[in-house]
Amino acid sequence: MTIETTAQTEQGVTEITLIKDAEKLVASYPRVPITVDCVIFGFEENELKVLLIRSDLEIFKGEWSFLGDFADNNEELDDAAYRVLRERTGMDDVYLEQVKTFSNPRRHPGGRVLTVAYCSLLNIQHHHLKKMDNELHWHNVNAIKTMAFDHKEILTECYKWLQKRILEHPLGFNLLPEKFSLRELQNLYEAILDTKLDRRNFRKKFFAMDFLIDTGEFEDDVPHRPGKLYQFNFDKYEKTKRKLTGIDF
Amino acid sequence: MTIETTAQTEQGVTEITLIKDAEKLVASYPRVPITVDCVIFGFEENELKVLLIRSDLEIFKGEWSFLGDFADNNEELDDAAYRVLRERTGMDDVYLEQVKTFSNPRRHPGGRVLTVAYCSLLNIQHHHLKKMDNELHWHNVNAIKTMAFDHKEILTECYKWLQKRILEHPLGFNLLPEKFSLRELQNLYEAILDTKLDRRNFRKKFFAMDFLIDTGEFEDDVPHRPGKLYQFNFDKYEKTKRKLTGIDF
DNA sequence: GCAAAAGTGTTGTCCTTACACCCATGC
DNA sequence: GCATGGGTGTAAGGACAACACTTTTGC
Repeated sequence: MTIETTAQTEQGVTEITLIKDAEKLVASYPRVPITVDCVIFGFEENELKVLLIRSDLEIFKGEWSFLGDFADNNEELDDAAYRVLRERTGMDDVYLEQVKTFSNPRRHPGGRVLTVAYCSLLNIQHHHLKKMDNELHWHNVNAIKTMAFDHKEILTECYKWLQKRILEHPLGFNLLPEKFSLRELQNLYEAILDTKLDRRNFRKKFFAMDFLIDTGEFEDDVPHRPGKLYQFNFDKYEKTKRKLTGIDF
Repeated sequence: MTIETTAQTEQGVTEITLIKDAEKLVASYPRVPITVDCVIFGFEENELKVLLIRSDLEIFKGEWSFLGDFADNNEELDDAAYRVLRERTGMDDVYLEQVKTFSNPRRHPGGRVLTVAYCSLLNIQHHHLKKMDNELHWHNVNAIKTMAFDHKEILTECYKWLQKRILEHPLGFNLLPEKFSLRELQNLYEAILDTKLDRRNFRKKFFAMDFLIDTGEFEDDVPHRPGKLYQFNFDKYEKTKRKLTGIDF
């Protein structure tokens, strides 16, 4: 070992009594129920949506909550989040990322339950909900005033995460159809960032990045000049994505 | 409620059986021991350090690990992290932020234990370790090759977090003495980002931000021309910090 | 006086922003 | 032909990167 230490090793060193039985140690720890909650964002009709179900707890009657479930024994939390998504929506192959763990001991009326929030983004058009148990539905993010548990707080955190993330990472493309117009792309950014962007500069920016493939196709069924349809070049992005740079606070 | 839904409410709605006894529900969930691990970064002798102790598990004899402990009953995890820091180092009033939850079921040899990593940064000079149980010491981050549990992976994640965070947030000032020279500040950034920066541009950048207070004092005991000492204007920063802007991936 | 680091400005390039007009389509 | 949004260029200002010499101090 070449580990360097900066304090004196001569003093203050007490003999460590090594623990032989790790299982016994772990058995002595308090245990807590763990759940995962999936905060699934979608985009439709120029609005950012999130997928919710009615809470099935009587105390939260009528309130909405995220898709969630407890983590099984020996189940990694990432796996649990994917499982919940699959079981509740029938969807697979979506982006999913751990955002934050919520541990307020009074967040669940049934006693202490820790939850880990996962964010996911998916294309509403390409994922028709196969199951609608508990009134599973897309809700306009901006219209949500109250939720069951501490889910409103979780939503706020996840929404902030999304706003930040989409500026650094092209997550937005997961929310759009495979082929999309630049107007749709801009609407998506405007909806998520809750702002207006200059159309010309937005186009310049994205063309300069050079991750858009011109399909040669055009929009259809629009009551005005149809826009060109593009695809996102995921491969090229993966190869050339760059590190954040610049001190900026 | 003005919540808008985008799918049909007429079909697919099954009657929900509401759960009356939330406590009984929670009691049926599997339970998992939870720990917090404190990844405490410091800066000394132009090197980024991290605070480690010897693992007290025999199976990890000789390996290093973070300061950690299980979360008490009804203890919020943030509080647990602060508690661990206080109990093990006697330190208080430091920055602490939740980074990520690690849930590999085999990460602990005594069975499944979930851990939540918290990052903290502190000034080695101003926090002399009052307790040195288990050979508590500062280690050069770059020299650490192996660790107990999955702590090397946790370190990697937290180091990446730190690199990203310090570009957006002036965390670095927590690692420096109250009064510091621009050279020390630059050394800190170079150590954390593992890169070389142009001295003139670095100075320009920080002066332009206008968060530095000129103390009028100078370095002492240096074998060359002494540099001016500055303080960081935390108040001004808090008032004027701005949002991230610009699509950039 | 020499070594070592502090301190300082300019220039070119690139990115960002602001802004206005013509074009293609459906009706 | 008119309403609607698609598509385009330019100029000014600001940020960033590259770069070299003089100053101050300890020894």
